[in-house]
Amino acid sequence: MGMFERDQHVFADAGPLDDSYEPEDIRERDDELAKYQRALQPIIDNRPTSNIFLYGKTGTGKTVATKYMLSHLESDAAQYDDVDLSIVWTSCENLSSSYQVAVALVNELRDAQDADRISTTGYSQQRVFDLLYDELDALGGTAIIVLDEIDNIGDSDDLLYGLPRARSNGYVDNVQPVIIGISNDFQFRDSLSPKVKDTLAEKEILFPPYNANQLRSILSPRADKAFHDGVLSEDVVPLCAAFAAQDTGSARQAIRLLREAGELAQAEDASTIAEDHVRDAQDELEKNQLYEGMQELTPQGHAVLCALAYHQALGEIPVRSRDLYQRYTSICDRLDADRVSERRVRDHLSDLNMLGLITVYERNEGLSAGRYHEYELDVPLQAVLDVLLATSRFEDVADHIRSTAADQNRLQSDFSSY
DNA sequence: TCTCCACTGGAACTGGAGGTAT
DNA sequence: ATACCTCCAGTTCCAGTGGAGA
Repeated sequence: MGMFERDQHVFADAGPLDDSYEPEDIRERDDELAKYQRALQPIIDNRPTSNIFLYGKTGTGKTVATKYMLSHLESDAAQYDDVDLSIVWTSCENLSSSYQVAVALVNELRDAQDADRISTTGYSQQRVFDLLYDELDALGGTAIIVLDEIDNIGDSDDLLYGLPRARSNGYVDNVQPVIIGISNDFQFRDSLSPKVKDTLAEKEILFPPYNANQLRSILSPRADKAFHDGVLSEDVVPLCAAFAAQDTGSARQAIRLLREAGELAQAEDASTIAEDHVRDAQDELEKNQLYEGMQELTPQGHAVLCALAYHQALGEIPVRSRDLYQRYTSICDRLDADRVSERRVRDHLSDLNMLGLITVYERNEGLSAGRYHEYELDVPLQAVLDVLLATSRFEDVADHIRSTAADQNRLQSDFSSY
């Protein structure tokens, strides 16, 4: 018996539960799709087309709706000789500026013999924009430029200013660029500079979070395909839907939950997927997200987290920033590492807060003690130590903290009790 | 109502690591 | 060799904050 036997007694085909799966029909988004279609119609009619922006939290169907609409648009456009359409798709997930997005677009358009790709630094911004305009102009016709997760570029919005005006400014002659921006952040629009806002002349489509009923209707057909008959007990899909609806209203979350529940059931050789698998899956996914967040911190981020873990181990919590800073500096000294300013440590603390790793309390004792913050861990100390122990530099300190905590009986490894 | 404590967080700047171009 | 590009973590400076006590 091998360690890795093939075991498919739960999953028939996990594909429909994959992030990249494209369903052949989109559920619960009829109004949005209708609006989307109206917005794209001018392309077929050879009329000027507005830029389109989709707003909605993650997992509300923006990307999948766009893939769906564009594949229809593409095949329909092919039937008209006078419609010349090209589509370029860029995910801005790891791109934090207009510059980087422009580089990515150029590389995307130069369909990537490695030799042609341009590097991500070194050129001036205008240079990269010029290269981009050249590539677009070479395409001709209508060029749809999809910028997924465009909110990542923050307020570096030069590209959104430049692209829509490229034609009227004479940078391109043959091409009509149409931007489809997809944003997870409703506020992104407000953060754009005023000059960008009125050049974009955009059509907006809002994707609200799904409720439990909608999520159920999205999950059901996927579940039917993904699992063998009779494997799924009937409350599982509603439960996944309910959890996800309560939390974020994200279809992605609901689908992941369902998939993870299936994997847990399969791993323990269960013949059916039951409610408990969903609950366990929920815990598991939350845990993974926190671990990932902690692992991706910079060394200084780890050091700050480490200092807070020490306070937690000693029971000195919540701790105000100046005391935490003391501990932080002594840890840095012990590690023979650079220490950063107090101001910078506060930035790290607010990063940790964003990741949901710590809790911040605002205190104000007025005239006697002024205004300050206090911090404590929002995840089990054991989880933090696990990550630090696996981070070579912090191994020893983390071990010391662990034994301190053990002495004081403050270690509690049970995640779900939090 | 006013004052004032002691931090908070915005903003402008820096220096070094990536890179291109001449 | 030199000049110049972007990005990033970091620094320095300081106006702003809001409740307790006068």
